[in-house]
Amino acid sequence: MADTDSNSTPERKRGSGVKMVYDLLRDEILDLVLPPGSPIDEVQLAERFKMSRTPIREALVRLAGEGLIETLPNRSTMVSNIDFLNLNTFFDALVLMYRVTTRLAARNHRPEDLAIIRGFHADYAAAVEGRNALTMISTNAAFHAAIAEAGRNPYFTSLFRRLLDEGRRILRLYYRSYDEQFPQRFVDEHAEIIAAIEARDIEAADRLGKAHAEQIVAQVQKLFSRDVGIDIAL
Amino acid sequence: MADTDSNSTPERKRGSGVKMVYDLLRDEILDLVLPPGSPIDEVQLAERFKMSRTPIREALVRLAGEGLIETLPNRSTMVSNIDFLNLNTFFDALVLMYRVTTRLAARNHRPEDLAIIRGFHADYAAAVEGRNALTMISTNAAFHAAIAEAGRNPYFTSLFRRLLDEGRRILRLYYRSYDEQFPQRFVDEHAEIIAAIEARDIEAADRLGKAHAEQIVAQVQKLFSRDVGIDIAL
DNA sequence: TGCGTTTTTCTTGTCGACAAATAAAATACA
DNA sequence: TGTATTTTATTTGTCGACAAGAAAAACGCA
Repeated sequence: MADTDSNSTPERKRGSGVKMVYDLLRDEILDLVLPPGSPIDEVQLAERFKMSRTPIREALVRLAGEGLIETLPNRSTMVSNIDFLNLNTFFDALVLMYRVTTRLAARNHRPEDLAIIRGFHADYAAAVEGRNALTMISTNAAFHAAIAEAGRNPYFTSLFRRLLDEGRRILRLYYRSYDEQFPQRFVDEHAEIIAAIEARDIEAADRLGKAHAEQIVAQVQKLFSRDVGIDIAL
Repeated sequence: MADTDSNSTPERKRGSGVKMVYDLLRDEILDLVLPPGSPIDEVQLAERFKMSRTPIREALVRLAGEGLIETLPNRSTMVSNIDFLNLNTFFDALVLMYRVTTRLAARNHRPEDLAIIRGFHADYAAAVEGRNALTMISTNAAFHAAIAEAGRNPYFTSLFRRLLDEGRRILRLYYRSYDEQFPQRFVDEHAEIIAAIEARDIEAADRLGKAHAEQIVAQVQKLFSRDVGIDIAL
């Protein structure tokens, strides 16, 4: 409300508005700041970001393309629901992509990839150390996305990124209050995976990727089955 | 140019413009009516479809999201190139998705799915019979997309659709003049695949899907290696 | 009061116009 | 004549306004 710069300052680079809105909304959706079902109002966003509805709209179209929001024609737009009834299809895809991307990384990575991967590994370890659930979740996703990049298959990478995004939402759901459960074990497994990739041991990478994925799936399923009645309400 | 209805007739339903432009451009891109590198001019499209640039733009944003067009910031928009140097990553992903989707279809299909699949199978057989390359290509893609749908994993389905789209462009490139080469063999293999799915024989479906995919990949690679110097120019 | 109809409200979809950014063309200068 | 610089042209990105569509609210009538 406080108009500090009085004489209309659209001091913002030309193409940057869309990206800014897109990135911010995306993060808010994945971190459940905007939980599933939250209404997305274009006018409100336009006011919030002090721009016209046009760039807002473009960001929303992109988010819709990735399935993060859903648009009712002529009516409202809202954050996509998490499909709990078909979680198994998500897990199936996730496990397969963990395997494939880790496997390909062992085969195709270059030295500089390892540095990046190790960087995210360190970030993740620090987050576990610091018991910061939100950071754990996002750095874990970044770690595995980096491995996928090293595998150099953009088709797999893009699907995997989408799955990791959805995984961020699901994990965020469970690690709201129980923020101490992301175990040291995962850190160790990450280290093993890095070692297999570096050694270019494809079969080991495959095996470790699969085991790691199933670890995570099992944990989520455990949490899920524990409090179905509660969280299904979301 | 001929303005048949003189008094401004925007006789077109509200949300339909975007879908119409999107569908049409998509088909033109996949059938190489718009070959890779073709410039996409918003104003021109707006005139062609007699609508404002806004809905055109939305359609383009969607197409860009699927990687079918590429946008140079503040400058031009053009149809995405086919990455011939990394065709192997495409083939890797394609083979895996053929396998996975066929496998899942054997496990998860419902009776009504088979009817749909058989419908596309018939369309494809008719196209082979009629030596219609363009129809062969698109019905083949539709056939496998239907199998993927029967597998009921939306993550795999969406990636597979994207791969089949890209495959349409690549095949279209080779079946411009040699329109008699899509063999009867593929029709027979399709029939075998349907049988395995119906029998819910998961391993057979996997095996047949893989073999079928590798068939196609081998054929494309053969064509590709034959006239690299020519088509690489595209 | 209960229910069908009309009115209002609210959000989205579309439009035409303008401004910024970049490439291409024209110009100046050595 | 060749190169640096200015000017023009073209295309995109953004804006504010208006109209359509659908739900909610108000209304009328039995």
